[in-house]
Amino acid sequence: MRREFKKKSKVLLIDDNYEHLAGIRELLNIEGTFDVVGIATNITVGLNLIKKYQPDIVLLDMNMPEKDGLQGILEISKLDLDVKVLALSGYDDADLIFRAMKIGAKGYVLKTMASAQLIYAIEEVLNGKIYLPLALSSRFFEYFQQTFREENAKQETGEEEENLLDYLTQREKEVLELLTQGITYKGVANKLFISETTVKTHVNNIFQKLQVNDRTQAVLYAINNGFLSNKMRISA
Amino acid sequence: MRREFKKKSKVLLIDDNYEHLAGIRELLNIEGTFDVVGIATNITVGLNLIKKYQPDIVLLDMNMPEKDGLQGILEISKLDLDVKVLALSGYDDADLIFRAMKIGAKGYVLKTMASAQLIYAIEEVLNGKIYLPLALSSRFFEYFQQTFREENAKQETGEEEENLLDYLTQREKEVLELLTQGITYKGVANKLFISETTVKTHVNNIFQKLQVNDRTQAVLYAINNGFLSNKMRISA
DNA sequence: AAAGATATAGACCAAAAGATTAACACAATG
DNA sequence: CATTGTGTTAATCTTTTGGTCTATATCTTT
Repeated sequence: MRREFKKKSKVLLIDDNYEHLAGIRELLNIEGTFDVVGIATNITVGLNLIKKYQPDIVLLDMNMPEKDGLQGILEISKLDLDVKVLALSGYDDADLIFRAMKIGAKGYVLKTMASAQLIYAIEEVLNGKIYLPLALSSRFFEYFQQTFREENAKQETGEEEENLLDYLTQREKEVLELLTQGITYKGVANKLFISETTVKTHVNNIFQKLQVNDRTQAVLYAINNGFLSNKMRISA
Repeated sequence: MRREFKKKSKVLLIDDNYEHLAGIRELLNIEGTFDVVGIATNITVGLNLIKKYQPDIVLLDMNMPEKDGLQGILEISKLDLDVKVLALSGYDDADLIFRAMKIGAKGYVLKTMASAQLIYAIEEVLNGKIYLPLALSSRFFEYFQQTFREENAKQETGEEEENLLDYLTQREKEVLELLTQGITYKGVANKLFISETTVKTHVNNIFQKLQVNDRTQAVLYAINNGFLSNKMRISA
């Protein structure tokens, strides 16, 4: 079988530090399997280059003046091209790492890391993987767990701590459900095929059980206690 | 300087598969730096052993009948001892990894991984670090980003899409802020030292600007558009 | 100086919300 | 079987809310 020419991956660099920029370009050129199709010292220029050259991967410095790296990631992904972003940073700022990964960075490496690790990271990302060096993923997870600690604490004690919503009857929950959509009593009455006054009675009972005095407070209680829209919730 | 005796770390194993349990115990005994203080084939027994022996670390199988591993982690952390949990699993189920890490597991390793890696993971965790093998952290991050993708999509277009809240004047925001607490017009009037009719005027303007017809809807709009309680929100 | 936006507030009316009381059904309990 | 309790239904009455219109004072911008 004839050996195929491996197509070089197109890489684009964005870093406000030109020294560093040139250094990486040199490194990647020497490595030989990459084709640095463009370099930019700010995001605006970088975005244009991305549109022009459609690189496979962008190495994006996180710590830049004016537009910061996070904004850059968002804008790159808004281009809706198949460009992977590998974040570069001088510091292992957990919050920055967390947010970068959250908005879709495919990896995050420190500038202080060995060239070999950078190369490896780029390759992993190009292969569709997500790469965070152990040191950074460790930082990430600390931050991640800390972010959820409070929520977890609630969850842990959540079994003992009474959720007033549990005291509502089925019918009352139905009514509350509709209230949380900003529907009037009349509207609720129509939806449930009962009279408006009946709805009021239910609502009054709801108020008492939730220990609130009006619908706004009831709706707030419902939302804050897992009645709806629990995206990131853990049920155990 | 005299060499001190290194105190062996106390390890406790919980796994419903006795074969595997014995295997790990053997491995750790051979290694020599660990002291396996107890083994259990279910969580209930395991919890008692933890209370009794106060191990430094617990290797906890995630895939167990009756109580699953996640529940186990929660219950262990509820003991409020300084016990680190290293999750063990036969599969690299992204959801399981995500949830385990979220509720505080200090690490997650696959049973299929080499012994050396298990030893290393245990040591890292004992040293206060959080350890996820590259393969698993990769899975984790895929899941993590997927979880946020929807939210990100909103965020990305969030700049163009107008947030009606921006049209509110400062005073109107103050009023809305109070409305979201379920305070009556009279109450708002008192808090802001203005007349009740003025509050009504503001509220009316708010309704028009937010394109809603009543306070409940206004409050819901406010909450859904970043007016308050944005725990896990990313601002960019 | 004029125009525009903002904060203030009164009057009036209609609609909705909230409090109180009560009837009916049904299940559990003594 | 009577009783007690709970849940659903509903009417009446009072308070709050919301709509509309008008109006004044202040402040900024043109």
